Amino acid sequence: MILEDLLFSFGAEIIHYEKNEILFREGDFPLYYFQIRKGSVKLNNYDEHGKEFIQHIASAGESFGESNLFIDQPYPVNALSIEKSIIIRSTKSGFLKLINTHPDILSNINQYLAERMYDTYIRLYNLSFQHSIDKLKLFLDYLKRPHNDTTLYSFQIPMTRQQLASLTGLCVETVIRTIKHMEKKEMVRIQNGKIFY
DNA sequence: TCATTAATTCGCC
DNA sequence: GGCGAATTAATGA
Repeated sequence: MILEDLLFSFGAEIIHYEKNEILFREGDFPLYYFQIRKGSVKLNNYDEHGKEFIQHIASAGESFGESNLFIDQPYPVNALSIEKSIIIRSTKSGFLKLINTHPDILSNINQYLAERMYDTYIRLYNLSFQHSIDKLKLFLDYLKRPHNDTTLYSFQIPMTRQQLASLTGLCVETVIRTIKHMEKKEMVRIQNGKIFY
């Protein structure tokens, strides 16, 4: 993430989005750098039947779409706000000018992209798992990793079963059945429908 | 508070 | 595992 004032001095602007607004579409040519001040944005695709696959959910403080500014390729994903959000948006030229005059920023971006790539490897490996229980367990581990407390049931999954399904490639019913099964095995706890891991 | 929409769950194939 | 319907939760007027 880049200091907001620095972005503003290179012409960035603030944009407010309501829930479910499209920031860009798959196939669009990348024109901006995006950074989230408040809210969250999902990067997704839809398969031929319209089933959603979520590649990533970016939250406050995170940037997205920046890797496409370094390559001459259209976006491979859609970006949609999943809640009311405030986004800092810089044009591609403003962003490139910024990193040219502030090369130190590049190492931050590098670090961030490296972390994202690390996540991508884990998620990709995860998708190859055969059984839904293994898929969900590894995915929950992945979610809990940044959480400082590793105690059992200390982490409330901050997303809906629908979202879990779209993130793991499973269908909602399978997520519901598997989570219940995991509860029987004392791998998770369910309280008021909320999942604790 | 009531109506609408989204999410969850259940029964069945 | 996935469809359709029933139930429940969330959202908004």
